[in-house]
Amino acid sequence: MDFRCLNSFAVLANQLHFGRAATLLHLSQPALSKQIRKLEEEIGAALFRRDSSGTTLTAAGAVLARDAGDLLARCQETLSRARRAGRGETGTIGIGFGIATYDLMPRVIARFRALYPGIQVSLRDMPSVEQVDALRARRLDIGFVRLPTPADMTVLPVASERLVLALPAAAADIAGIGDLRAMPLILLDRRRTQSVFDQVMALCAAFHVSPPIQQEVPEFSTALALVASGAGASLVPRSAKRDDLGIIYRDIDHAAAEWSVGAAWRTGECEPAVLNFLRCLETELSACPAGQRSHLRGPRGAAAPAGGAGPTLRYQLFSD
Amino acid sequence: MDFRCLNSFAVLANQLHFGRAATLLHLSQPALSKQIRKLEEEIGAALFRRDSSGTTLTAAGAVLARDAGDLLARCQETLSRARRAGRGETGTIGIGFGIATYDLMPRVIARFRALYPGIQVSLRDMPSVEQVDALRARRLDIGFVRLPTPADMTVLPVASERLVLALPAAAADIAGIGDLRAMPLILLDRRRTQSVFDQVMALCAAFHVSPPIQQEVPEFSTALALVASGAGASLVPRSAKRDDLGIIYRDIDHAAAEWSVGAAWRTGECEPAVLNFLRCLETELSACPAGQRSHLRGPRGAAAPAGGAGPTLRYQLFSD
DNA sequence: CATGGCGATAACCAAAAGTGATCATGTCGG
DNA sequence: CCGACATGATCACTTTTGGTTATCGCCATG
Repeated sequence: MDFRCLNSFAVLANQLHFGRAATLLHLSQPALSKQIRKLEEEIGAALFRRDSSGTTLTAAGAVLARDAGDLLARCQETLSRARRAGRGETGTIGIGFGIATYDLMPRVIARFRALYPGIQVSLRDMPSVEQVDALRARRLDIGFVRLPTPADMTVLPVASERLVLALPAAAADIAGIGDLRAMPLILLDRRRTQSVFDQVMALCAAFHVSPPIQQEVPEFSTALALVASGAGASLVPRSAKRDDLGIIYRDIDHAAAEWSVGAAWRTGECEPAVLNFLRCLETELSACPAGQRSHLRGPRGAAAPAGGAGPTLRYQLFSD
Repeated sequence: MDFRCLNSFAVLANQLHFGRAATLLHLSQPALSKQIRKLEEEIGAALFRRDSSGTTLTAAGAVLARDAGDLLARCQETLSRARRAGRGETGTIGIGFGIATYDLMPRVIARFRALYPGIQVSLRDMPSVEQVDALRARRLDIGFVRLPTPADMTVLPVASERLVLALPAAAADIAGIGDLRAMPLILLDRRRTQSVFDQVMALCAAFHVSPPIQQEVPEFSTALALVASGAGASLVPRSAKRDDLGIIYRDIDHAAAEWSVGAAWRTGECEPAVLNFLRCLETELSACPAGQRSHLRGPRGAAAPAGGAGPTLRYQLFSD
């Protein structure tokens, strides 16, 4: 059964006049006659009585007319629901975030929620590596992860700042990582932030030192408290610095001493809801003047278009 | 939106495999691809993700898949309801009956109700002339009326019997209508049985008498009671005769002294429910041996096919 | 590196649906 | 009573659609 025919039938059932109904349907009268005839054949009974005195519904026609409106309405409803979902106005979006949540992310999510109230935002706290797995398995759509990311993800760098060396007041003689020697390093929980751990290890190796890992803590503030207590040194992003603990900070003269976070998604993503979110993120980023963010220098040359994936996203935003 | 495409979509959404789904749908894989593509264009978004790793639903596809099954089911329901109505298995049938209800009619209706429990039978008691009007206005579908009927009705004679002259015991000298002279005639209520009244008048005119109308009564039994009391004569069908009142009955030697009843319907009727009823009536009539019914001699040459109206009804049943 | 599975694409063909012209019939006004 | 009009059916024809087979490109796998 064709919905077109059914609609024509409904109009004709209202008009009870082939000519008028055909005009309303932007159709010629023979075409409408044919459609109705087809429907009648499908049902196996006449739907209209074509008398000299006019066109009237038969009993079967009346039954169908009663149902047709409802059916057509449901059809439209189904269609428009699918369309809304297709425009990314309804649905669910899974967003992951790691330990380092910058203020940008909540702002973006608030903006997205306001713009697309029909999308259920599912926020999940998980380490970068897990996020990448979850993205691959479609348990997540967007991940706020530490950079760099594997090649099958496209990434939009969101923030980046230098790592600084935090030293107890008693260790003022240490000028940089190269001087750490036996000074224990207090780092974040390895299971949660494998990539930071690896990065720090690589950094130490670059300076030809391999300090012992003293403790793995859940947050930077805890690490700094331990540093203040003299338990060891730590590497923290510049923004985590606290001036009230008597800690000594040293800049690190090495390109890899960069703490970068980006939004990652499956390369080639085409779920409209996800694209909408990215658009949202993009505008939020451009609304936030670059000067207020840490300078961006993405490890993998910042966000490349990655095979022209997102059709409408302009990655050039970050060329400044 | 095409129902066909939607169904293909539903199957593909289950199978998640174009080739298999196409086989199930008895069409080739490119055809299915085309159908899905058409649907996707209509919705304005991809419904499936065609990865190297397989075919999966997009968010929009999942939304549509959830609704599609329901919509298709409703569509089938609507269709089959219309089909049932088209076969005359559901709906309403209006049946009229006059003062002369023969036992055949209840039997036919009982049979019809048993055979088509989905049809609501609306029985209405009304005089023949009103029945004919109601039939024309479609307020009635079948009328059990006195014959003859107007030309735009087709009729199936159901019963016919001779009228007899009923005389008070004191009027034994009257041999027939021609002798009535001033003897009052007790007839049925004219408003209810105009045609009988007219017939009797015509009969009197044929015998060159015009007896006064003494009383118009609601039923034959009342008329006979009045005859027995000596109030006048009456004309009643032979079956209405009562032997316990001392009434004298005289046969009437005239062709028009016939009391005929038939089922009438609009010539050219094509409502399946009505045709089903007529079929029912037909079988009931043939089940009842002709001998048990009064001999048929319909005033208008019995039931003529009347323009080949009822396609499957065999009017020849009454050719005996 | 050849192979096989899977969906897209191309070329082609048949069926369907649309169109304008015309017909048949019944109504109505003169 | 007759011609004009209205209405839906029918016809001949064109365009569109949907379907088929053959083939391609891609990727995973042995």
